[in-house]
Amino acid sequence: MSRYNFRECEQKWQRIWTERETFVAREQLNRPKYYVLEMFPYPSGRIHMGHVRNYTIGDVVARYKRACGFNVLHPMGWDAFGLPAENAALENNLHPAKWTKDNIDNMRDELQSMGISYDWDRELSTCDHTYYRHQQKLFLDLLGEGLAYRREAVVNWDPIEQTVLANEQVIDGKGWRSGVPVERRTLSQWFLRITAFADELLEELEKLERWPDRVRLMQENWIGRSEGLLMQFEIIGRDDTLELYTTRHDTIFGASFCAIAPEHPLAQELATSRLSLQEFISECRRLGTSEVAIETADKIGFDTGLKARHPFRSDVELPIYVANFVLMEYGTGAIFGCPAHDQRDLDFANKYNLQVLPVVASSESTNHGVISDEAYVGDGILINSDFLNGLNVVEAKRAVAERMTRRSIGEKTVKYRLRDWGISRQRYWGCPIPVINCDECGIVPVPDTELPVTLPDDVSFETSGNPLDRHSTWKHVECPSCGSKAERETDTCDTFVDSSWYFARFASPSADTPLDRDAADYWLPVDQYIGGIEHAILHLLYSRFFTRALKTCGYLGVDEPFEGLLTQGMVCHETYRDKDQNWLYPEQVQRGENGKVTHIETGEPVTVGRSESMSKSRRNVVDPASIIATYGADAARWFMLSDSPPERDLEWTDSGVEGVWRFINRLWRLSTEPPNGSGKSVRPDAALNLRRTSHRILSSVTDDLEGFHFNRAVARVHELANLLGDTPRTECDQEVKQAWQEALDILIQLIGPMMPHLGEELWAHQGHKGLLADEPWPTANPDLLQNELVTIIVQVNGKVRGRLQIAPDQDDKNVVRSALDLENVKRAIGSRSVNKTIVVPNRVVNVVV
RNA sequence: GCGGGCGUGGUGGAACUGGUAGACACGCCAGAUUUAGGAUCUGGUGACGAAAGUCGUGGGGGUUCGAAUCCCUCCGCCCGCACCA
Repeated sequence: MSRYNFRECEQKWQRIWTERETFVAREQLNRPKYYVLEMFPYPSGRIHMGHVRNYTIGDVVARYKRACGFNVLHPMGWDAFGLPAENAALENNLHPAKWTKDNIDNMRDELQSMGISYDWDRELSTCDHTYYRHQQKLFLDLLGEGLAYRREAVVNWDPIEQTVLANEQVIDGKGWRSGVPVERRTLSQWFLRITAFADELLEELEKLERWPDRVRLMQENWIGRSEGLLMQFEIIGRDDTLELYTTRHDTIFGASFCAIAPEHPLAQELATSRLSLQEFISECRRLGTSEVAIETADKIGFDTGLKARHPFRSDVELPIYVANFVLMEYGTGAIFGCPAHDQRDLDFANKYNLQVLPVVASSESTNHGVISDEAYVGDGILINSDFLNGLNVVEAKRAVAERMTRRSIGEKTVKYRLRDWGISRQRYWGCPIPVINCDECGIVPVPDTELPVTLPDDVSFETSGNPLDRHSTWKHVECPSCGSKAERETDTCDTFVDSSWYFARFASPSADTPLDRDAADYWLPVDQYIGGIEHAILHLLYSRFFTRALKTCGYLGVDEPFEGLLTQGMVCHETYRDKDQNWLYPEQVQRGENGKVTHIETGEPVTVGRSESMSKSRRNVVDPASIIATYGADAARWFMLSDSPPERDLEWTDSGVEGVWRFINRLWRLSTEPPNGSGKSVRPDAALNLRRTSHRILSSVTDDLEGFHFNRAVARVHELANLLGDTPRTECDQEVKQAWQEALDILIQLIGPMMPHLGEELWAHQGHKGLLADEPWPTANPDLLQNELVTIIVQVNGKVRGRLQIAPDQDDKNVVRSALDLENVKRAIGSRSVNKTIVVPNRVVNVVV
């Protein structure tokens, strides 16, 4: 019994595909295009199972669409800038460029061993100046369009590292490495004006029909459109007014205080002369800028002593507090607090003994809206509210808005939670922002002819802070405008910028301009994008924004970058712990005959935990490279597609991949040593049965691949393989032999996109001359899909009592007559009389007695 | 707290718009073959029952001739968002 030599075969076919440029994509205007893209990886050095799943799914789609006649673009690249390279540089004394390049080389090898149908000619890397020079050009174009700008913004500042930290690098208000409290510092930062497209980005989510609903919902919440009222309150004893924003103007008569953000200009102004307020503001700053940090803190405030006059009750004066829970970034940075109907305001009021006046009474409530610890935020009837009494919330909002608008102290306003995108990073390993800061001329763009602004190689990471900032020569330049001494911008771009347009660059990866318009027009948008749900908001929203910005600058003609989106689930594995609760790697444990799991080295029992997503910290990881070395790429790929639907989590098991390996060898034997029929009886209709089944399965696998139901496709292929194994391929019966061969060819074509190496090998073994990869997708013969007989279920009172095998599309009366004739049905009816019968054509007869 | 999703054998999961629940696979059991096997082949495998049959898709209720699927309610798990005014 022979075995499939995957090592030899996989390498052979990968070589042939490369030699024949099978997957090299070229623009062909007369052919329909299909652009499949998987989210490009960060080059960490090794691929993990998540990549294997992601790229396998993408490859199935690419190969399938290719077979269907589409001109497929399926590229791959590297999201190669970012912090890990700098950390590695520090730890291993390696230059980030060198570290990144080595990692890319290794990961490329690993990816290539998977046999994915990438057009490697289009490979790009974001850290390569041939890529980022164009990004710099795009940045300058955005600057010209007013879509990029610089302003002061609050950041997390690590005083030891002398650097800005991302929110996720702040743990419990402390720097992740330094361990010292992070400060909120105001720095000049670059922003992209994503808010200019807030409405469009929200509205057009609706059009993304091939996106998962939950991703669209997440983006909707993230953009967070709200309709409210912008209002002016008189500040007693001052000339200026306090501008605030609310969506609950109906509760205006319940207002008992006003609160402003620590960064609010009024707070800043008052702080200059009051030390205690300064201290309070810095206390708020120590919280960090992350919303989570602000959220978990107690609500505290500082009474400024100032009062604001209530707009409808001139006798009521509201104390103005500076409060830590008011965000400068949202609305106007100032609110009025109505404790009875907002939980935060209530917590705050209870702490500072402020009045809690209920103004909205729930229609069900029996206590006239009395509030203790829980604010009432629902709808109801207005009380204690002067001219609003008796109205509901919506009516009251309208009434307040009208009156305030008439008095010119209020204006209906739409606000968004979405904020402009801060892209400044005080780091080395990123795309330099191509501007020069001149004392005379201000911000001066680097002239196009001087692009790219490349990163200097001679940098050290020994000392803290941004290496670009302390570089001896790099940042000192002449102002391109006036010629006087000036400095380069030392901030680099957030890596999300790099990934916001790479999909477009793939259309013309070596163009001299950022994008070749013709190529972009041909290939874009991406027809199917595939990646993890973790990018549901930021990456996808930034890319949607960037696409619109690029359209504004005339680079492309589409609004939406990704027409279809598939978010695949994670790869999970059981977890293991020893008796001291230390995590163990799967290869450190073994399962004995009795099902007991023990530590291989110590023999001690191991606690098996539930399956969780593979992660290094839990050690429940399986290295794709070792799986590919043991069972081959096709086995890993097939496993990734079996069992779980792509959008759900998948559990990796040893027994599962062993099962795949057995299946691969079964297919191999079907092709090389077909069952000869010794000792088996051949059904008289064996040939027809084979043909019907193989065409039915061809049809359903085609549907499954169209709908990304890979697990169902796998099941159907198993079914066909089972039937082939059960049907002797007798040499004496020409009809059976032909049907068998046809079915085997269909089977091979069906596995082609999923197990491409095995597919090619079997295809060649069957004597076909060309590559399977070049073979058009087969079509099922409709005649063979029509069944000669259908099985109709016969129910009595909804319970199955028998089945009929009859020709399809029969008259209802005939069907009922045959049904009532069945022995079992007669018995079930007994002496009762038939009340009525329901017939579902070709499916069910239900006899009601 | 708000929003979304999910709950089906020992396990992963099938079941299209309500119409044969458990496809397919893993595991397990029995047998064959083999020096042996983690290889291969055959048969079995939701529960209870000798069988006819009964029960069965997280619990309870409802709509329907008929419910895993629709509605209500409760329980459990997962994900996202959140001092957003």
